[in-house]
Amino acid sequence: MNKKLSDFELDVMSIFWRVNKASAPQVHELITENKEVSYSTVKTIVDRLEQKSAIKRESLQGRTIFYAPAIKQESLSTPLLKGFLRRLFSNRPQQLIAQLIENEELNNDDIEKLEKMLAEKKSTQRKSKK
Amino acid sequence: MNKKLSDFELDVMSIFWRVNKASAPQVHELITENKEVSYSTVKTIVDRLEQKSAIKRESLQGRTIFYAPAIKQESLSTPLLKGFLRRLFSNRPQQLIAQLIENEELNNDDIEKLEKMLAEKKSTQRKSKK
DNA sequence: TTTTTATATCTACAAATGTAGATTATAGAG
DNA sequence: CTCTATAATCTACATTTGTAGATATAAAAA
Repeated sequence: MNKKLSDFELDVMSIFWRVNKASAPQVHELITENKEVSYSTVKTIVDRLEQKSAIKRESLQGRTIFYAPAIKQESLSTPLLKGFLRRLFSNRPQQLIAQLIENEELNNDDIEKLEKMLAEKKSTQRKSKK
Repeated sequence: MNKKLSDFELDVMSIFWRVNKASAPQVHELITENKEVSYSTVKTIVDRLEQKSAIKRESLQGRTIFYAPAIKQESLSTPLLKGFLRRLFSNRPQQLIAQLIENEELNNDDIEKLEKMLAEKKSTQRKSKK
């Protein structure tokens, strides 16, 4: 992958990550559930994502092109999370996590998984004298 | 505050949030610890932040202008976190938190605070049958 | 086979962004 | 009081981004 992706491009990527394979008309359909944009606009973004090698042509049906992600979500989210944490949370992961716990939905399974991870981290750190 | 802030603008805001009050030369000094940009460039960003009412003139020393944040970090981070979560974590806070726990540093105090918050959330949800 | 319609392709453009040189002005040094 | 260095102001520009109309074209419908 070459370059940074814009917000709109990431919106479209998030659709590809969700449905895995989609044509531009389908992406348009999904996008317009949230905001009204013309087909042309969406297709331009899809083209740019292909240019940037974030998606690739996967198959054809008639002359309709189906695309699929060419990069994994984590390969973008991991570096971007660093920047986000720095710019908006002064590099304090604790603050960011706290805000998520307060404002976002977590079911009990999620919570228990996270509790396990925290406990694990604590003991690891004790061992390594962190 | 009027408009969205760009990445570079957020970089500069993060400095203001950290030091609270700074002149353009000082911001330049701090920014160049990480990347080389000319004073002009930094001053342009500072001007744009003032235009966008994200910072305001706070005092003068000679003809040096000191600026201070005009918006709180949370007032930006809260809405931006929503978008970030949606675009890069498919709206799954659990994933985002997990990644932070795995990759970022948390001291034991942080961890214990978070554990408390999680426990609290779990019991609240039990009560409200979530 | 002709018509219609759905897609793709092409072109365009204003606004935002990252970047910085040139110019002006003034506070502080001497 | 004059000079100088530093900071502000002004101007500029290539690139990216969001946005979409116009046009071509092929598949599907009639």
